[in-house]
Amino acid sequence: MSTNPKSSFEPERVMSPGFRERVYAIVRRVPKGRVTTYGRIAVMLGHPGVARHVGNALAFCEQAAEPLPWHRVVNAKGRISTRSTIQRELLEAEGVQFNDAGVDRLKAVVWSE
DNA sequence: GGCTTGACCAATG
DNA sequence: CCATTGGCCAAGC
Repeated sequence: MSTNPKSSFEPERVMSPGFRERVYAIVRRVPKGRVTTYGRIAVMLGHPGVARHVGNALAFCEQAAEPLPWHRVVNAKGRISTRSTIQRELLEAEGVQFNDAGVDRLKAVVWSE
């Protein structure tokens, strides 16, 4: 440990296959009709500030072994990714309502264990 | 080692 | 609400 100056933490590197699986594990716990955010997942992982990497991990979610409700992850403002045109539809099908800004009453819809 | 890019975040005008 | 700005961390050239 003393040989590695930047190892104030990091058990196995933030961006590793293990990291992705930990992200996916949390996403799978989000109940139907609820959402969570990239930043919240980062915090739950014990790494505030890696919200972008959570997003990056989800960009590879097609490689996930098991089905993943990736559409339940939105940004802190309640907006959805520009990369998908069906995310909103999937959420609305679960009862999540939208307004012009994004998820309606986000605070009430966000999942918190 | 610097610059760029990301499914981000928060504050500001 | 939108755009901008600065910050964040890791990867790739």
